[in-house]
Amino acid sequence: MKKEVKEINDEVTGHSQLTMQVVDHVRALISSGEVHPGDRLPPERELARKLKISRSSLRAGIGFLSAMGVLKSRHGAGTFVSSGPPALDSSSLSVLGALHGFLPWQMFEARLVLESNVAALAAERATDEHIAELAEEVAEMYAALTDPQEYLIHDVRFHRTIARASGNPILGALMETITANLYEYRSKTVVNAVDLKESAEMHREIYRAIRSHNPTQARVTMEQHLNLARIAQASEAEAATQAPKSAEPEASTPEPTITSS
Amino acid sequence: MKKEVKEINDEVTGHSQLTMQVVDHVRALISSGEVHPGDRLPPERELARKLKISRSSLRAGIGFLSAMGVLKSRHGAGTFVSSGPPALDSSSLSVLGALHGFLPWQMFEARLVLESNVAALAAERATDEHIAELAEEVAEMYAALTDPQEYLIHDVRFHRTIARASGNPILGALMETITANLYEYRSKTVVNAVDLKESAEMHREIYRAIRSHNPTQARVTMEQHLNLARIAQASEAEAATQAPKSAEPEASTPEPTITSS
DNA sequence: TCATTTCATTGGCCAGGCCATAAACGTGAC
DNA sequence: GTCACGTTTATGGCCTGGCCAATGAAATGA
Repeated sequence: MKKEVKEINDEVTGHSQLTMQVVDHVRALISSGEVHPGDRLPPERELARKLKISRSSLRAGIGFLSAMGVLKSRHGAGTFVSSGPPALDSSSLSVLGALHGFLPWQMFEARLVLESNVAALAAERATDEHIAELAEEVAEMYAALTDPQEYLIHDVRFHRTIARASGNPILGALMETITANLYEYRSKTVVNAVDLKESAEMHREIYRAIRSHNPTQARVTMEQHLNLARIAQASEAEAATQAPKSAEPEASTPEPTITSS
Repeated sequence: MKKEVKEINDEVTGHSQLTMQVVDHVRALISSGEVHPGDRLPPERELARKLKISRSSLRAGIGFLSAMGVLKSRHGAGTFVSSGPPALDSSSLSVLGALHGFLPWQMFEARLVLESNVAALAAERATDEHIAELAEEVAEMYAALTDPQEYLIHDVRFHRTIARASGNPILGALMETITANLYEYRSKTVVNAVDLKESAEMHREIYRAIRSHNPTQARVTMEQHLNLARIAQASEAEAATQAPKSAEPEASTPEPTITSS
């Protein structure tokens, strides 16, 4: 019966010492302000010397950090600190989902829960600056109704601004993690103008709810928006599978990937 | 202006091909049922030969997977597939938090949002088996009022069962990721019997709400429970800092760690 | 002025080895 | 027989040293 104690306690950190040493060092570099998001880290060989460890061990630590989206290495150029909002690596949930069989509707439900609550928090805490940013993005969305690519940019920034306005970067990071997969898919998909118009209207309503600091309305409106988006995306995906671009039947897709719907 | 397109699109997977090859192979191993959660993977040297890659590259892939909690290597024993509920590695949020400055109250708020919504979903979808499990855990919690360690076990299992009953493993995984840090801290902390009694009462109320399939009540009761837990834990932490075990002032703790409160 | 080539820098990957740990095995005492 | 204790073996952690490939800037030429 005491096995259960171990069953819970064995889920602590784990990981080797050297790897965590690298993590701590990078964390110190960032916390101390020596490097900022977007900056390049010192070369691997140099960092390895400074930490008195081999390059392979250093690479293990870098791999760990890049696995969770903190670092990003570019062959021949260097290793960089990720910019943008905090988020776990997009492939984290993707891999976890593949292993545990996450379904598309579960993705949407999770997103719905997170975004609607974040919207409610944003309605409570948004500053005038946040509200101004939201207004800006809504305006740009209306101006980009004929350019899906451009529209998507402002769509993403609108939701990210709400996440920032919520004052809780943790919920923002979780949101970012879930939606990261969807963005990638949407960026390859064309959306017709009618849907965009409707989408812009919804965003404007969300903006209004937040501007008037009405959490309940912000939550409800966000839920409506996401539900509409889900329906639109589902019908698109259906149309896409009925007329794929190239020959590549892959009948019945035995292993459903998250991003594939 | 087109820089923004790149700004969003550069957040795609990334990662080297070899690493992803390892990820795919392990995923295939699990999906095909060749290995199950808890099983041991083939030795690194053997797997490296089978994949026609060097052992260091294989280790990069294993590091990636263990960074997100899918695998877990034990020196001298082997590499194992993680058992238990799906969850990102507990250190993910910890590191992210250290880098972006997550605050304790934000952790609790995120947990509150996730758990209350999960409880509501569980009230809608719980099967009789789930409800029976919950009743079991509540009973064991009452039986362990004088044994905080044992109590914690059933506390954790109660919440995990709710997560399973919610029918959404994604929300469950996010919940696990956030609470993982708190568990570790709580397992080292003694709780007085009065708090445990109160806690058990709350759990019973949550159980009743779920049993009667009342989502609203389940959500509200869960929120109350977590708020009480937060207050109790905060006062404990305060008492602990006023009378630390050994001499180790570390005044003002310049870098607040998530698990430290 | 601009395109092209060259070259140093840097991350990706490999080969082979040694050490530390854990588990299985054998050995002997009782 | 069985239990305790060394021994051997499998396995992950880490290192050295190297070569290749991509990148970007400097040198070069039109």
